[in-house]
Amino acid sequence: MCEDELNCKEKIRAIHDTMDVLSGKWKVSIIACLCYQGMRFSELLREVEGISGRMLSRELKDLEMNKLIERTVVDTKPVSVFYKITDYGASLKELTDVIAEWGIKHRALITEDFKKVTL
Amino acid sequence: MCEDELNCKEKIRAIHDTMDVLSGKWKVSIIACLCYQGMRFSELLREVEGISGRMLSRELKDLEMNKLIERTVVDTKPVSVFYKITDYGASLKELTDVIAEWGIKHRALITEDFKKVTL
DNA sequence: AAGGGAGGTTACATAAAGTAACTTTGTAAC
DNA sequence: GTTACAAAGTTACTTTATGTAACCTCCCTT
Repeated sequence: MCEDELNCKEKIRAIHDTMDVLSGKWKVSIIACLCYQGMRFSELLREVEGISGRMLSRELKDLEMNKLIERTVVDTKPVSVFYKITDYGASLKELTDVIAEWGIKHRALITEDFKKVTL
Repeated sequence: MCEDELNCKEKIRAIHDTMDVLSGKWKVSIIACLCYQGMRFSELLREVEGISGRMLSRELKDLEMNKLIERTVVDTKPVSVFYKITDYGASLKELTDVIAEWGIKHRALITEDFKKVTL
């Protein structure tokens, strides 16, 4: 089960399995966000910049179906809807960390190149 | 720069930065594959199961533009085209490993659940 | 009673991905 | 010498995903 034993095709299959669950532009961000803390629909809408209500609604449904997040209707007046990560969803935290780390390095590089070109 | 200092919005921005480079269903798989060894177009077509020539061609162009892979035309008869990972592209190996590892665990879980339901 | 926030849904438009057929260069088989 | 087939794509067309904007219901505040 050690990663080194994986051959190329097995690894690609495993990647597809993950990607099927995390398909689309937004799911990794939503998971990452809910790993910080559970929050409501409208809070997610503000936190995940650029997503529309329509897409957030769909992505949350998908994630819930895959048992990565939990949806709770809270009986306030008016009702609010609380989303939180499940234990299973939290197993994706390392994945979100690694993706975010690379993004930070990449942005640093791009910005540097940009300086080189424009200065 | 330590990951723990990242707040939610910063992390989500970093994730988007990575995802912009790795957008689409196939790029992570192609990178993972080329991390094993460089190979030709037709070999990739066989290795990355399910991808069409049209998509492979596009994805390879994108990856080349982002300097994650290198394309070399080899002067054989007839010519062959060799793709290999760059050093920069290889910095994504950890990311592909983490994604693949989760996929393996996920498949194991799904298969188990399936047994529970059908037995 | 008018306006606004929460949590969506619907209808419509555009962008991305998939399918299938076709191209060009060359090589091997009949 | 003419099918036939592989490599490395490209083109035209279809389907799916995503984005935009407007709308809905419920309740609360002014």
